[in-house]
Amino acid sequence: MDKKIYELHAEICKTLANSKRLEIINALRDGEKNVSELVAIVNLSQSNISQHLTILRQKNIVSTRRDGSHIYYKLAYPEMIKACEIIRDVLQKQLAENTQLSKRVR
Amino acid sequence: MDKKIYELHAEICKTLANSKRLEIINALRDGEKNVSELVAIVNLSQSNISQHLTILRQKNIVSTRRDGSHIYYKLAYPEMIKACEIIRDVLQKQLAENTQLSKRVR
DNA sequence: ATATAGTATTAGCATATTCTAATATTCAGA
DNA sequence: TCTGAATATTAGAATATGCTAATACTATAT
Repeated sequence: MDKKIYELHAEICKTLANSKRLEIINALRDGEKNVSELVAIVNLSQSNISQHLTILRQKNIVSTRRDGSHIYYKLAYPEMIKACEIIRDVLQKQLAENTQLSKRVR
Repeated sequence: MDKKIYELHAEICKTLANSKRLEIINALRDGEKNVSELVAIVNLSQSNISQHLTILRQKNIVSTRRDGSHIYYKLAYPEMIKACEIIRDVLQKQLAENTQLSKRVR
């Protein structure tokens, strides 16, 4: 069933479809970080960051390692960064051509 | 404001975060197709396909051209396919390693 | 054993998304 | 100008998502 692949693919995209989670992913570009560090970088409550991290871990976008009372998160598949970069490039092109930002931003 | 970029990026991912829209995008890989053709490929009502196409057009993922009473859709940025492929590759890796599909599928 | 820092979980409201059903619009040909 | 095929739009119910507030868990140090 090919449909299943599209659904799993959509699940991954859904996981990426949140600006805070994208910030987290970007913060993990060049190596692991613990929750406190991420809270400091992304401007969200500890609770909410933790929720986002749980989602990212469940979808196997990040993986974790415990060090004492700190838990370090890292990208499970660093090549995901490349996918993000392509989308960013498209975004830059869109913005450059644009013309009417308003529609996309809604 | 860097935040804005993350939000726009998330908007694009949100647009990609639907299995039907991914099917549509995939159907447009090697060239434009009109709505009827897409209805035949993706298994959805005409109305619903049209709604998805509207979303894809609003987010500037596809562009359109009219030919008589037919409207042809194509990818506005074909490099988007590359981003999809990377995500698919990651998905394949996840499935290969997996271990427990259940969590991701939920 | 207790306190504290670090992290996770839960409940619940507010908002967003998806699909179906019904209807509207647009174009080409008779 | 009427008809039918192609496409778009709307409304509304069902479901999903994100955030806050409150609370719980876990490891370390005292």
